[in-house]
Amino acid sequence: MNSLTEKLTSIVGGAFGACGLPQERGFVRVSDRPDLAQFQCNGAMAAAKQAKKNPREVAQAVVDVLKSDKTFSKLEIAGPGFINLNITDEYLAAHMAETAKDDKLGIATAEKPATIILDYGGPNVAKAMHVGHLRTGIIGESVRRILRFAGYDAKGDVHLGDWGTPMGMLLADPEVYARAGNVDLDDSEAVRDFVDFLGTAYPRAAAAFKENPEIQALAQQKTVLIQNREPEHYRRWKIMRDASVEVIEKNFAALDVSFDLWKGESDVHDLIAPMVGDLKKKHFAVEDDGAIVVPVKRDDDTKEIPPLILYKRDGAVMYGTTDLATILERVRDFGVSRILYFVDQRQSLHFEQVFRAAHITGIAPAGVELVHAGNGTMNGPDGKPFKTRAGGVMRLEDMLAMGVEKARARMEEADLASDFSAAEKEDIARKVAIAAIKFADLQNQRTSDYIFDFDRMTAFEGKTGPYLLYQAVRIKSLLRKACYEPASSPLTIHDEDRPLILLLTQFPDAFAAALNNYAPHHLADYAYKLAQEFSRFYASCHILSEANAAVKESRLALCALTVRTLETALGLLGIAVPERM
RNA sequence: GACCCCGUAGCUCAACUGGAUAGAGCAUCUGCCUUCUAAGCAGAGGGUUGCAGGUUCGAGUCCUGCCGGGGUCGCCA
Repeated sequence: MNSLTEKLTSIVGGAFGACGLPQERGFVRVSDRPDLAQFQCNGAMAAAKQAKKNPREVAQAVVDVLKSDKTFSKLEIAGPGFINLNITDEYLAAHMAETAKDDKLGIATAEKPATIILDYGGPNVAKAMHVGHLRTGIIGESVRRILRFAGYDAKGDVHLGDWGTPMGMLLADPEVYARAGNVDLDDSEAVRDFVDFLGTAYPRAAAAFKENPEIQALAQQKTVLIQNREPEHYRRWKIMRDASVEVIEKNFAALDVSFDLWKGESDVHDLIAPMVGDLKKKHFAVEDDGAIVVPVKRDDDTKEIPPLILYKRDGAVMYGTTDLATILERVRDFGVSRILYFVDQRQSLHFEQVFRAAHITGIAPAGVELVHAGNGTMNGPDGKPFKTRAGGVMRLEDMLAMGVEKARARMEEADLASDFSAAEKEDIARKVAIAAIKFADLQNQRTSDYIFDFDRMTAFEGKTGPYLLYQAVRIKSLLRKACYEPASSPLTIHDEDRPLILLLTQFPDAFAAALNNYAPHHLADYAYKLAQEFSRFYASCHILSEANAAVKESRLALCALTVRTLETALGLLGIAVPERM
């Protein structure tokens, strides 16, 4: 089915066409002046400019055509040529009936259900997971759900950073080398200890790498040994990797961030030699200053684009190499038509290089779209990016644990949970904490940097995840008390109901904005507005005590549709709603 | 030095192909729990959208310059 604004756009576009004007000027959207009208069309002004006519006359001509259409209860021309529109309650009720029957609430399914791989999370197995890893995981998870809902075959790949210099840096440290030799991977306690140890060892190793040329050389040598699968180094690498992955899995699982593929850089290693050989044969890859590179610069570049390095002078591969080989693998094994990279914006030059190399060489055929859906940096209170080395960056699991604890305390304080089982309390506290953390992140634009503030990320009041859960839970509770059974009678619309109903019709528009821009914050914003509008409605209309049976029934149906929409929107953000809280 | 991003209320953030009176939350202040969950609702104050020009019927949004902040720029990821 089409969304309400799509339907109206089609009608108004037809009227533009009937007046000999371009149909696409009939674009209808929700009015930004709800005091004046429900919807607006601004196309008359643009069309008039094009046709060199008076905009108000153009608007009048369009309105004259629309007058015969029974959809509208009001048609007005305002200001320089805005067309203001209201629709009849009958039309609105019919649209809502159609929406309620649709199991996707009016959201269309993609015509070509192509395969899309999303690259998010991307933790480096050598480093501890901290709050800086939140954004990519949370955003990627949400976009994957959005794409799935739109009908695509969307797969999330964690794409572990496990084949680069950081692992060599760790093994250059004698203590790490020794301990990595004997970790019992079946002992989860030992695995945890070991990964904690690696978390503290990495900053040391990184500092030594930077300051001491000998250690740097050693680390690079060890990196080559790992990549060449020298038994002693490869065995230790494998242990570090497996131990780290176990902890990473737990971290993501705790946040309801999931992946269809748990691949890493190392998985494509065997593709690299043949790939580079082939590229050399075709003269895409050349030797340059001892390294093997793919030149990617173009004549029209306004900035310097360095070549993509496939093999360093010392024979080691870099992440550009594994990224290119990964594209090769995804095209070959999955037939992807699009790959989305949810990675820090600061790596945009790297992706520019990789994407160019992939297209120049044909590794990504012409139809394959490569997109760096970059996210902003999570900054500290000083406005500067978190640094792993600076220390003091909160660990992911600590933050979640503190959030859960806060939610538990809130429940006790409100004395709401006294009759809940311990298991349910725990489940609710976890859902509340996740909602708080995820919503705090997802309400921001994907691309903008933002300042990490623990108190704000775990706040439960105002524009927060728990507020959204709370509204949904209130509706669920209300429907339980009313013993509501879905019926098919149309809504009876009064003034108190209309703002909420009109907002419900906008769900597909918010979804489309999120889908087209890989931008969950549009859905986050919508969900918040919906919760807020419901809360207003809830405060002004007492439903259970409503005397008029038809009105009561209609409002219960409205509540049911609201909670369905809210829960769907939250689900698309990766946020689960409890039954009560 | 080159290139990219950002600058909106005291703070943190929104603002849909350029649209009408720039919106939320937090914080501050005032009301509202003997009716469906007060993690709530209603209301108040708070703005020269960094500065200066330009494009146009119309600019937070597009263009130019400047100021301020951040980032990136061949062998880390």
